[in-house]
Amino acid sequence: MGTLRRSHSCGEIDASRVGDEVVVAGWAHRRRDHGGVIFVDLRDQKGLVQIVFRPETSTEAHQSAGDVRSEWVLLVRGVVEARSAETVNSKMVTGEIEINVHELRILNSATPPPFAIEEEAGADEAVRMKYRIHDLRRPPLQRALAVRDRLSTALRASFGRQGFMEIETPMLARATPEGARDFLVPSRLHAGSFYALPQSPQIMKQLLMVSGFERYYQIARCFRDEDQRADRQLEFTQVDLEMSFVGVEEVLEVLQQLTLDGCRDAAGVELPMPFPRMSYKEAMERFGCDRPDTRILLELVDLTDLFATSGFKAFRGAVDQGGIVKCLPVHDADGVSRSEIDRLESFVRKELGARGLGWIRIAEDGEWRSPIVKFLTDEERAEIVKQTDARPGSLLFFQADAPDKANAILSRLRIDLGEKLGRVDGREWDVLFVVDFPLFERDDKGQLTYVHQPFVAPLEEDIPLLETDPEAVRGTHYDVIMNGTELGSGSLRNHRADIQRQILKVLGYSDEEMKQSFGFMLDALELGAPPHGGFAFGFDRMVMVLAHAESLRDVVAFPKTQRGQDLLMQAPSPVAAESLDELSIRVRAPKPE
RNA sequence: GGGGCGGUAGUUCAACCGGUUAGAGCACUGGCCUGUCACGCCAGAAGUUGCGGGUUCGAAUCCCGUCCGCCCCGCCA
Repeated sequence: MGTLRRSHSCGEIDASRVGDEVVVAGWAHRRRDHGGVIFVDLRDQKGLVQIVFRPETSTEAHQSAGDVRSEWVLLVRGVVEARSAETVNSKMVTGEIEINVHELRILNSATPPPFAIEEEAGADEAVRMKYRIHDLRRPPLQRALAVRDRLSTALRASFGRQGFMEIETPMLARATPEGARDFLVPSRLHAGSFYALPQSPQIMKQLLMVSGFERYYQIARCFRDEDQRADRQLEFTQVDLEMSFVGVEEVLEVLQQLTLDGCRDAAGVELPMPFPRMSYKEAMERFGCDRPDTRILLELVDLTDLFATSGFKAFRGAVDQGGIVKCLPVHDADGVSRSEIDRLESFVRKELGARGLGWIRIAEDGEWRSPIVKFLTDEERAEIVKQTDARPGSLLFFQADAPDKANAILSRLRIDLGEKLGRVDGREWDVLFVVDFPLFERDDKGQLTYVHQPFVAPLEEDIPLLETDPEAVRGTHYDVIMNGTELGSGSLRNHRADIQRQILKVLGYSDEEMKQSFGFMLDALELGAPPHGGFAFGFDRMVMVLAHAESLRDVVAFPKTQRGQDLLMQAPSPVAAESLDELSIRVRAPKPE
């Protein structure tokens, strides 16, 4: 660069600078060489500006400009000139001016980019991740990372205003048998022992509450060694918080304020106050899902009772085995063709493991066209009409299966069809609390297990039920849902060791196992633990929703593939034998190079 | 662990029912061009059709296996 320094950003030069000498730097976005005059669009983080090389202005600069290629790094000194009326480019923010270059310094050359540094240019995900640096130069990732930055700044400010203190917790923590698979870190000083990277700061923040920090927060990295999804990465960021001496209402108040501040300051989104609330039960009944997008107007109807005594074996059988029968009515559905129904059926069979997809179409003449109608009595048909509000033009989809499965399938259809048919209320943003989750559920072996995590406190009035009817115990758990995505979840925690023990007992832990797995936690609760509760936002998911991104990979600077690899840095990688020796580790089957 | 979709030039894609020299746009290289802005024109180079095996007179194409990317189930809050 020599002694020359930037005076302006490319994107911020406008007509008011005409006549000024400026120094700008950036990447050669595109070059248009007319032999005589050469145009280069110069790009920096703020935007693009056209720089012009004329032989009559500087023979030397003009000649060097002939060598410039895409993504070369340039520094130029020149004079801002107004473009003539015919040459103004209205598509460019800086299209009214250009810079007549007097001096060009080529700061670096560059190998040709594998794909165009443009908004639209499509590229395979593997290519994008291998050439992540080029992808990061493009507007979508630039925007997403800017949202990320603004959101963390906004949340920190909001935490500050609400009296929270940021406290860091260890990344080298202890492995826990519960929850997700841990990432293990071998200890050099303790051969054969391992640290675990935290799945979340859950336990540590509870210990901070016992320690007397009444309002804690942290923007914390978390690690879970589980299979990836579009909305799940091996490592991710949680906005973690915990408060002492509060009930559910006080926590929700804080969450509401944080969500409001974050969405406003990061994306200019104004959310309606107060956030609506829905019970878990209602969400499952109406939407088949505990994170409903309530902008979609279609709703499910439960017909289990109707088919409990039916002669239709396929449905009756499901109910007899403890399943449910639910229906997704779609009115005015003439636009859905028979082949579309077949496509939906094969979709739910293949992708979601459905046994089939029952459907009834009521034609305009009132006739029922359906593969299943012949199994239904007149009374059943009348009852279906009554409960689903079916009428000519209606299309009814049915699932008879285990509750989780039937709901999962129909809620997916609800979203797909709702979006495809435009059955939406037109709001861009939908936010709500889902509350009153059950504390326990049965796993496939019939053993009671926790729905969220073992520290969730029950509702006070449900505590007696722990002895008598644990499945009916409601937890203090709450979720924040935005546009059908779970932004995060939280609860009040058990601050009394006796209640915590009682819950662990219901979960099937012996005294010995309790001590083994949760001993230090139970001990901590006996040191004078205050009532406390908190929450953790999935920060990446929040950015994903605000940036309208389809995948977490589009809101993270350096994401990993579905198989957990970083294609840019080539991680994970084998390590030198000496490194393993030092850690007292022997690899059973080393990967051949 | 399971199901699905995909993998052809640097890149985005094409190539009929298995058929003779695997094509095109962009990018790249060389040349021309003084008002373009996805500049234009001329010429050129560029391929282990992911990899391995099989069927066949002949395979990008069909079969088997395997690797990689993505979506989903399981798993995970």
